[in-house]
Amino acid sequence: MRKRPTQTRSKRVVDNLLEATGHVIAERGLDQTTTNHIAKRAGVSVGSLYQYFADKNELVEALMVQLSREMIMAVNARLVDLMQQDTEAVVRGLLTAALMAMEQKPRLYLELTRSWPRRRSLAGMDALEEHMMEACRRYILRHHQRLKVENLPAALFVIINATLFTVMRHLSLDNPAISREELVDALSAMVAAYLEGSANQTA
Amino acid sequence: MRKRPTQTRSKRVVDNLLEATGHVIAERGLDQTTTNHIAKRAGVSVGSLYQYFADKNELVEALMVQLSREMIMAVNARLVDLMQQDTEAVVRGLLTAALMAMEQKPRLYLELTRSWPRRRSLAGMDALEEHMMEACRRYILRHHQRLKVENLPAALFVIINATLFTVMRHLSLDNPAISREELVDALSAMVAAYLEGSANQTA
Amino acid sequence: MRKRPTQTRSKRVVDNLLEATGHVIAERGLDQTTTNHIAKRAGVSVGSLYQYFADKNELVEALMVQLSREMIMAVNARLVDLMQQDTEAVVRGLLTAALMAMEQKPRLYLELTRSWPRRRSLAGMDALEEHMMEACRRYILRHHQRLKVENLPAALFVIINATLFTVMRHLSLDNPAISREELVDALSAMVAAYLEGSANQTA
Amino acid sequence: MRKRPTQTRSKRVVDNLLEATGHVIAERGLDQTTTNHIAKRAGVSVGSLYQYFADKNELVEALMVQLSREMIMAVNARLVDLMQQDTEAVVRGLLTAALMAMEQKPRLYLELTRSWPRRRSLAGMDALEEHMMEACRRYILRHHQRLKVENLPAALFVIINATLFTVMRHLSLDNPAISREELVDALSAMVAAYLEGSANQTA
DNA sequence: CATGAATGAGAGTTCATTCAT
DNA sequence: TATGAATGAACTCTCATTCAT
Repeated sequence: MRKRPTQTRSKRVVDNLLEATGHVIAERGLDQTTTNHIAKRAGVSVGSLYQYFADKNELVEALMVQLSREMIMAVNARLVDLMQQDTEAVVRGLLTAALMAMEQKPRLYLELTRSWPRRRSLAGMDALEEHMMEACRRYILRHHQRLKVENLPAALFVIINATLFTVMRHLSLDNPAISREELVDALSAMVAAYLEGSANQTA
Repeated sequence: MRKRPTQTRSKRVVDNLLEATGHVIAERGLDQTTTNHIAKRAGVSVGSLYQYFADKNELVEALMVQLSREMIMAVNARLVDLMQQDTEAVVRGLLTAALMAMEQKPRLYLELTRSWPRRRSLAGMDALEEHMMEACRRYILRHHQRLKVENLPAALFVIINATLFTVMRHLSLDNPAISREELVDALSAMVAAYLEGSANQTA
Repeated sequence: MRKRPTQTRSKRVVDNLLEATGHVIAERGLDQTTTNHIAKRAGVSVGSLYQYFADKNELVEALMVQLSREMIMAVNARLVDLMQQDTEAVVRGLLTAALMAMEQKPRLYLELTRSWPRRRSLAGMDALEEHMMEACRRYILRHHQRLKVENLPAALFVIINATLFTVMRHLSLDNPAISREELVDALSAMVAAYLEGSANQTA
Repeated sequence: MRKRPTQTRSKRVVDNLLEATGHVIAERGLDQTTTNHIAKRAGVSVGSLYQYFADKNELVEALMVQLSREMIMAVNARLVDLMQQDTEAVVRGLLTAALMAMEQKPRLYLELTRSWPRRRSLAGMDALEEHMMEACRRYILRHHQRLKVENLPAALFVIINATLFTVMRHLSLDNPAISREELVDALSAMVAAYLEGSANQTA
């Protein structure tokens, strides 16, 4: 980002642009989204867009950072309660929180998800991943007596990616074979079995 | 595809084009891949490209179909032996087979993976997914006494997507936090725990 | 034309090509007609097409020559009878003959007419024009006592072009304001008035 | 047209583009005229061309509308005086006006004329035709006592098309057999004989 | 700072024509 | 001679980015 928008006005323009970016992507898909569309939707000139964002990519990434922040907050809000509960409840809780956040702007998340892996940088999505990984790590360490995980980094990598991507894949399907509830149930069961079943194996 | 390449020459050109497509995508990424790049790399003219493929998209899809066929064959070759073994061995075996197939052309798979969810049609990748799902289903049904799965469709969806996407995500990382072996170990353990742990839970 | 198709086979190929050209133009319009379409329709290879015609243009012109020959013959067949009759009957007879010839292949004439003036060379159409002019000239000279034309070349030019182009314009309209009969009536009346009225004026 | 060129600058660019279009068509013929040629000639980028015109076709049509407006104005300027005069003078006057307008840009009119019937839309040329038809209609109705026309629509169709196309045909010839004056004389005589001779016939 | 007209490289695609087989 | 796969220059149109106002 070229500037720190400290002033009120700049802040408003940046917010408009981010919101416009979200809307246009949701409406037309990332590939059909042009900087001119975004500027028009935001009620600003293209020139202004380039005043605040070095290029189109930076704008999209800023949006993704914003979205991931929202997701992180949505997850955080649930986290305190969940830390006490059993594995399945935790996974279910986190997934539900994430899915609910996404369903505020389903088309936007769908389109971003579709073009996500293509982007070199995953922008804020790294942060989200990192954040959820950290939450997981804390949970596992706190319950280390019950959950014996042999290779913690590997387990975290697998759990986070498996859940996030499976959810996104489900989100991107037009006619998913299973419902959202079935998805959450199955994922929670799998992760719980993994973490608690591992304990059984070592025991 | 406009023509069935029955003759030797046509076949060779089509093969050249598919191979060139793979190389160029691997080198430049799908977005930076142009039909002219592909034609030049294949040692043919753009015109020839359009003699065999109606448009750029059809060419890319043909490549994906080819790759998924290779993957399916790689998986099939292992399948007979694996059907007898325990869950972890099966998952490990399939993942290893898939990963080995992918590591022949790692950059290509990486780039295709990155642009995958953006494509409306997943071309042959559907077939791959379907094929692996079918293999899983057969395995679970054959061992239904040991593996009690409550919601088979949901379990299949979660297992297939979780493993495939986690593998692809790992593939797409420049400096993955965990090694390939750790990835396979963790995924196999998770799926095994899920399928066998479920049995324990109901028991 | 590259070759004189004296042999039976060559003649047949050339005829096929000309007929194919007519069909394809009638079906797709001249602009959408490609040499490959024509060759395929004729059941020959493009290469053969270029064996007999130097380029696409020459092929189209050969077709126009053929068509104009047909038109000339259609006109000639009527000419002997008409030479005796009055001006209006002559014009009406010639126009009817021409229109009937055109209505054998209405779409072809329509499309050719539409793209006619664009072509540098009018190919056989010159011949048709010349032929009709000649017929007119003979008629006028034969009836020179009744028809006193001041400037014969100018009169011929105007009569021929006015009738031919007005007919073609009518042919090219999707919903002409007047019927074919009304068109022929009006044109005949106009030419007759011109030729005979001139006589009256000088008289 | 994408934008209304209200501002001075836009107006100038649009005018440049239209003028350039005219020049390039006059120089190269419509078929050999490309958007890049036009843009270069206009001293703007192709991008600018597409800022003001949705596509090449729209640009050409805008030019034709402009030309037809000029022609209509040229005709109108003469119309008031002519309404009082006899048929031959009217036709002569209108044709002269039209020819003089065309001879400002003879090559342009020639090329446009050549490609005219091919275009599905005749753009402003319909308006011109309509306008001249209307002028004719008014003249005939005003002088209905002298000019008894049996089928007014047919007469109008024939008169307008015969004169316009014959003039254009003459314009398109490299070495016309008759001079411009001879052409105007003959056409005027023909139309006058038609309109006034008809009266004689019925009388 | 804001504007938005202007830019122009580059994309996908077509098709008249050639020439090795 | 016949073939038709191969050619590649040329076309229309897009859009991220710039810069004069």
